[in-house]
Amino acid sequence: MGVIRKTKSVENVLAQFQQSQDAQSSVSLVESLKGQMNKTTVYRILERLEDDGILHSFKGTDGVQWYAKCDGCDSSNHSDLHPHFQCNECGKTECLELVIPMPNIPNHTVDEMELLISGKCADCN
Amino acid sequence: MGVIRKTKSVENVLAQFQQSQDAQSSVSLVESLKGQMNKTTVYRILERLEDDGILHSFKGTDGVQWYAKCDGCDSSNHSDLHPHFQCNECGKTECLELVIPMPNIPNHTVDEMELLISGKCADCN
DNA sequence: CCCTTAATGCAACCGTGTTGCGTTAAATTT
DNA sequence: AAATTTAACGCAACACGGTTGCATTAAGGG
Repeated sequence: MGVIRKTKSVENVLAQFQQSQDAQSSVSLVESLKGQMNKTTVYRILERLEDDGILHSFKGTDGVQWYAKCDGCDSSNHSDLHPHFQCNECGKTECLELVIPMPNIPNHTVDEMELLISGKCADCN
Repeated sequence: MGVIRKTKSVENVLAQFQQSQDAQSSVSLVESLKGQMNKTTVYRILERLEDDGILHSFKGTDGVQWYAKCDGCDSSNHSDLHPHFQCNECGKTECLELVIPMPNIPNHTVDEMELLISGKCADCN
């Protein structure tokens, strides 16, 4: 439960997530918000929003960070266990409402799990 | 089936994978091979070995590229469908001999799938 | 309205990875 | 075995996502 001030910049970042449920890369967000704020600010706001459970993030196929709205998460309770899908054609990246079973690995402790699926999305098929 | 020349550098890179089955990051390989070859050469050899199906690669939790020996793969037939495990304590990164079922996503075509699990390895438990 | 301090802008930096190009050395030909 | 071809290499400079330090601005509580 970070102390997040409702600045104009934060509102502008959040506005980017209002339009669609799709994930957005930090690169595209920096680009979209160019003129409205500094790139450092974008990165810092994304970090805060993630800490607060408003967004969650993952790495795309290219290693770039992607962000998406959390659905029913807060700072103390994250349920990001769903996989993500990235389209190789158009780049559309989405959260999949799929429950993937946590595999049991002998002698190992599993903290996190990230499943990234790539291929062609519905629009590109 | 790339045309790979058996240079001393290639042998030196491959020697790094002889010792253990664990995956190795490009960063650690560049470090280990410092003095033996240029970092550009390391990256280029890794790329070629992957193209030839001798190694396969994936991104670690930090976004760095990791490489591991392929088990029964060649350039025309890759079976990298196994998940990878990265230890948050010691960094040990390994291939898991687990078959993960390809999920069926309506209207989507799945090309690749990468499951990265992080936690504590057997040694750190 | 004042004060504290979170938030911001800017510039410089960091780390992984890539590119261009001249040189070296495998492998192929003669 | 010498000549030839061209993959492979070394080096330097670059690309790019992301971070850091620090001075300045502004949110919001009293």
